[in-house]
Amino acid sequence: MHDLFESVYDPAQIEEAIQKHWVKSKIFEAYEDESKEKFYCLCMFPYPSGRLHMGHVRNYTIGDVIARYKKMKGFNVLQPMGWDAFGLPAENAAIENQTHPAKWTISNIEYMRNQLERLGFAYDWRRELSTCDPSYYRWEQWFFTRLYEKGLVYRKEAEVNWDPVDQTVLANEQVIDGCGWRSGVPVERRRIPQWFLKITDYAEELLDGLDSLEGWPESVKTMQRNWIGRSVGVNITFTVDGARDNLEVFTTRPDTLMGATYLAIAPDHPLAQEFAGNNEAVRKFLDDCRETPVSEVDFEKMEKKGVPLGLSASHPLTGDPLPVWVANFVLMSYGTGAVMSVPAHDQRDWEFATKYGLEIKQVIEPENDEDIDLKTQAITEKGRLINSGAFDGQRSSEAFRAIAAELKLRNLGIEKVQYRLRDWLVSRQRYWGCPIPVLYSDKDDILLEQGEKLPVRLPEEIDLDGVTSPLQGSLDFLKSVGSDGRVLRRETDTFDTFFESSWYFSRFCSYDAKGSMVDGRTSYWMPVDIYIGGIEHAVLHLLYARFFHKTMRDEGLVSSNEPFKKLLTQGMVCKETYFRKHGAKKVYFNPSQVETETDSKGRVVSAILKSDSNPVEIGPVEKMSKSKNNGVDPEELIKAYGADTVRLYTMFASPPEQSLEWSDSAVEGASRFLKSIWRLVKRHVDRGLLASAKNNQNLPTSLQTIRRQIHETIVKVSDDIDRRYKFNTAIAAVMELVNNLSRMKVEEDASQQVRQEGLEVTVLLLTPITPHITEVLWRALGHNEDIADTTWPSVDRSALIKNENNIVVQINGKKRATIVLPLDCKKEVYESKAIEDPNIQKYLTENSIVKVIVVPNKLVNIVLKPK
RNA sequence: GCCGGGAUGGCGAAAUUGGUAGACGCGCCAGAUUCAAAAUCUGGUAUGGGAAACCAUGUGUGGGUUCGAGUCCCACUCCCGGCACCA
Repeated sequence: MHDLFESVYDPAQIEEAIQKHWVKSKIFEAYEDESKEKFYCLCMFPYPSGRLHMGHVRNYTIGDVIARYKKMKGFNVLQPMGWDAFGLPAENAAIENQTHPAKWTISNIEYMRNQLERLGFAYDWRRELSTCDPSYYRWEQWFFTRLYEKGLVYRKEAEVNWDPVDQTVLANEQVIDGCGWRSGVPVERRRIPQWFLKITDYAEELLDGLDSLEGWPESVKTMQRNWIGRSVGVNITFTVDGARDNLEVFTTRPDTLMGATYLAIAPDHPLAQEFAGNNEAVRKFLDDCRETPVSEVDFEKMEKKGVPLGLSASHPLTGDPLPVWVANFVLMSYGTGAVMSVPAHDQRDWEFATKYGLEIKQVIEPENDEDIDLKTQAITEKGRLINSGAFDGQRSSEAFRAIAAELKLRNLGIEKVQYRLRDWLVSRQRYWGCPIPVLYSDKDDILLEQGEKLPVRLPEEIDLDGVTSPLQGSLDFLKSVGSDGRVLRRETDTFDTFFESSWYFSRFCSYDAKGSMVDGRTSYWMPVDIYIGGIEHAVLHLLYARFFHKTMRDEGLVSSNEPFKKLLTQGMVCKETYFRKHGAKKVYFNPSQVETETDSKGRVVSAILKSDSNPVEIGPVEKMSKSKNNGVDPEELIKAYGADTVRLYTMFASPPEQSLEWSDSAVEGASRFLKSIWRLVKRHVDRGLLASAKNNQNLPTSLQTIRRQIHETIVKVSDDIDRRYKFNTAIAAVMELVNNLSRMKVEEDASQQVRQEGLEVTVLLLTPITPHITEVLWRALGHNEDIADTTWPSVDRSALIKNENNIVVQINGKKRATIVLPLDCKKEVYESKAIEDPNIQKYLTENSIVKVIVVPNKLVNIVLKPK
């Protein structure tokens, strides 16, 4: 590999040779080793959509930098990669391109694996897995049967978006403005029986567990807490005249019970269904409600409407009659599907009551005597009770308990903890997913496939038309015969793809286990030490994965309580957009086809399309996407600059959690930096190699200063990679070091030795980020071992010692001078030296100083009397 | 609508615990090198004023706390992510 160090840096050549070397030396294969501390570094696996995009490159480079760093720090590192291979796009692509989802997916995987290899990621490829492989999904089918036996799985009717023309179920994504994306007609809600996992049984633990996740961003934990949505309240029973059953409502504000003026129930509440028959207006209302798509956004944005059901309930404490309404904003899936409405103290109830002329009765007055006009809004804050009979004068918190106790005494209410979290609906009416291993008899008895019968494989011969599920059309798949000779019908729904992504990280550890879902190796590697992926997964994927992991723990399959110790969420990759308007429609042009003109300060003033030289409009910077045609193809960049430059640029452009704005010229800059290091090492080596400096003995001050910079850079870069995950500032620090090393005058051996040390440190610090070029430079600097296998440089503490500091002198908080002082001097010295400074003197008049604030080794602030 | 996040030069960004705003890079300007260009090297570059020293202003908007605020508090604007069938 020494022969790769030629006079000109040629990334294509060296990267290929070094990648081959890594494969041959099996350097990234991970084995369990109890004598070493393990580190499991994982990035969210990709959906094989066809080609790698910049978001992937960024995600996987972040992971690779951390994995390689940890390896150099002596950890036993596992970094695997696989494919989240089931999903809707494969079915769409299959219809569009007249191919099979499996074929399309597998060829995408082949292509994208090559692209990943070309980027030089340190994966243990032996562990590669694909979720559409029966040897993978058989275990989730098996696990589903285990959960069924434990009572954590059930079948229940649930609503789906139904396209009445195509006669098919639509994903939320396929509903555009309330209409089917192909048919264009309004979708309907339809109830069909589906499978659920009882995630709500784990709600408490999922909530409490967040407190132990110290390595997770607070924002993600807050989102999960809000999603789980624990609230404490009371289930109150109202009797309804003429109805079979009592009406139960859940409320978090029993203190406002005396202000309830009506009840509202969900359109699909049994009581509404029961009484709709003899009421034309109610029937029509329920029909209208079926036209809102099932997504929460549509639900929240719709106009709040209702109709009186014509029934009267009686207040549990006063016996007063309360009208029962059906309202479209009440959710059947939360609480009991019915609410008591207190318009004086709930804003939504207030709006509803105002709209329909219902009574508004105030029962709480604010404690701080705030003047809120009930004619304009509700009083939602807690306070003191009024108009509440025996409860008058109590505070909300006291009244909560008193009223709950009174209801309990009358057997009309019980305290209850309610979660917003709903059970996980895992059924999908699609082909390209893992078959749910269930059979039904002609009487709809449920039988689960077991043992030898698993996996239930997806049939390969299918007919995809985008309308009916191909599984329903496949007679061989549908029909089965039970052990007793009964003819059975197979479940045609497949699992939600979040099912596969909820446990793949455990399977990576036991990737080749034949007889079980996972084995003891998983206990060695789990939990994942750092998990890196998009912020868009903050709730769903990350909550399902935590839940699934806990169910696996309770089955004795894994030993940790949480799957991901640390979470790093990365931002999006963005790029400017260019377009022309054709009427209302915008036609976007890829930035590579556009030429911009700048003014004398480099400001972009106009843009033209290269092909016709006519102007195009400049749009905002947006997430790279097909629809905005602003994607940059990683493959072309790698061809032009090499993987190291692409890796360096994506790490340098912005910190991982922020969005990254792509700039082609800044990529050029990254490439320039690597070339300049190459040249510097060349120049250095040509002078003749000497052993690197080891300490400050016999070195002149100028070289001691350089050694201090070298070791300060090690401190800075280690902290940035290990603790802060700020690779951009780590790179900036290395750039500064390289700038200093290339400017230093090397005449005698001592400085050549210091520069040798500096260059070795530079190359080591850059290795996690640009591992190919550093492998070559490491050998050029006189080493024979692989740099990827070398240890991270250690800090010479004695080189860091400083004798003086620059101290800022402020007047009234504004910087007016800097002075140089020895370390840790007395407060009086700071004061007198600051006041002596000529720049400060001119601001001072007799007795003008009020006080002086000294921040040791940093700053002096002189506070003057106001004039 | 609800939940979470963001806003700093021409641009990407830095400022880690309330203590020098703009490190590092891109772009731009000037110079060196060159027959010329590319590449490379050197210097400059927040805005306004000034020959300079320096002065004033400046971190989305409006208020506040503090000796001192990009950082903390209150109110708002715009942008982004998620909202349970995209992954």
